[in-house]
Amino acid sequence: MRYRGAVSEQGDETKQRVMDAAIAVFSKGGWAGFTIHAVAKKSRVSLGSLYHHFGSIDGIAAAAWSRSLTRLLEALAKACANKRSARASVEALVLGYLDFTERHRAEALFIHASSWASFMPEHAERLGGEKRRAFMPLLVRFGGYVEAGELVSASPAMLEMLLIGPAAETARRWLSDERAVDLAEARRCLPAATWRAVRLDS
Amino acid sequence: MRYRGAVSEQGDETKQRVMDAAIAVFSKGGWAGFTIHAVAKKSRVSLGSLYHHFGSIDGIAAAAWSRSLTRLLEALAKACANKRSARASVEALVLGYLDFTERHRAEALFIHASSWASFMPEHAERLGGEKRRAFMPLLVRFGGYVEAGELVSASPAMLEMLLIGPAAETARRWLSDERAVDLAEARRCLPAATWRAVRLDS
DNA sequence: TGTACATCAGTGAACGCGCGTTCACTGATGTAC
DNA sequence: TGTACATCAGTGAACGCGCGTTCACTGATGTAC
Repeated sequence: MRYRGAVSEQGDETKQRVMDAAIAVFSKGGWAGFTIHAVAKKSRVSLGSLYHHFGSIDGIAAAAWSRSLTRLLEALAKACANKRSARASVEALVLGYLDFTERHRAEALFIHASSWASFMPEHAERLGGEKRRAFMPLLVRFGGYVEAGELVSASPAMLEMLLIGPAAETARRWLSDERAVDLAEARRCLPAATWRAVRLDS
Repeated sequence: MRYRGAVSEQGDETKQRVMDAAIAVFSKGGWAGFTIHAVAKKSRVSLGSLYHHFGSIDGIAAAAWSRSLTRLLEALAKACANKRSARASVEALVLGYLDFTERHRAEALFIHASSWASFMPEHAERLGGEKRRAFMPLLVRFGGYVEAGELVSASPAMLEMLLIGPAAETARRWLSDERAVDLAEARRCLPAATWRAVRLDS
């Protein structure tokens, strides 16, 4: 009954290996080096097999982007889980973002670098939905704090800008040049600063 | 004595027109549509002339990026000029960032989308220097507020993350989807929130 | 003044490489009956 | 049990288009003397 199931284990393992290779290829050579031939070579999967699983080079990039973003959002949700106060949640979120960036450099890089990549428009609707789904737990948590009067009253989107803005900007800077910003200083400085920006009842 | 001068007026006008065309081409079709043939067609400048002035397609992109970033930084410096207090400067900076994004959408888009473009590595040293020069006035101003004990003590880079992080993230979101974030709400919300994050003496 | 020369802006047909993609194929595994 | 068939994963040589780039050229403007 292999082919009645959603995805065969063999095929899935291949897909994972291809996404890993895609992220590694980009990490090494940027968009200029990101070709389907390079991904095929790195992953040791044939060109035909790549097209069998992903349909196109953009399909590979979209899949790698989607998996990376899901992992980031899951890491953030996990970092906030079990936090009792709004402040602890906010600070854990910021630290979680910085930690993911440093611990999974290549994936974080791929997330940020894909913002205006050519694959985004054609996969926008599907990718947008996946992002929204993975983002739900965080939305619920911080939305709850807003309703409880612990965070400034703002739309979910605006709250997100305040919460991840400084951390995301720091990550971007660090990803493009590790010497440009000190992550250790960011860990000391950003959680408290972000909290000051979003808390209610000063 | 035309050719003894730094740049002829005729040549400079052509270069400006090419940069305008490059930004317009990207704004319309993203990186997928950004080819030297498209820029030649849009600017009505021949391929040979493009190579005469810019050397390569990456040279065109780098020049357009540099000009756009300089304009942004000049707009921010102008927005802060004449502000008397640290708070007024911070809020003007944030509003200035949002205003530039909305008023010069295509240029703002080009700035953000170029972060990991293929032309960045090879032009990094020169572009980095130009960015630093245009950034100086802001560095001096806000560095002065830090020394005066009006803003939190942090490195210039970290202060920059706090000052432009939320506004930059908002801009990015709006540039990729205008419905995703409300710029009017951002104008109401972000200046005060950014001020809360960076002020000293709560 | 005229002649020769230098420099720069600009032209566009042509080239050739690299890229994404195709396609006819094999092999493995499972179903139908 | 055997035979025929279906589905999926995987292969890699080959193709052809589009892209960045080249190059021999013209024209305009200014200098040298």
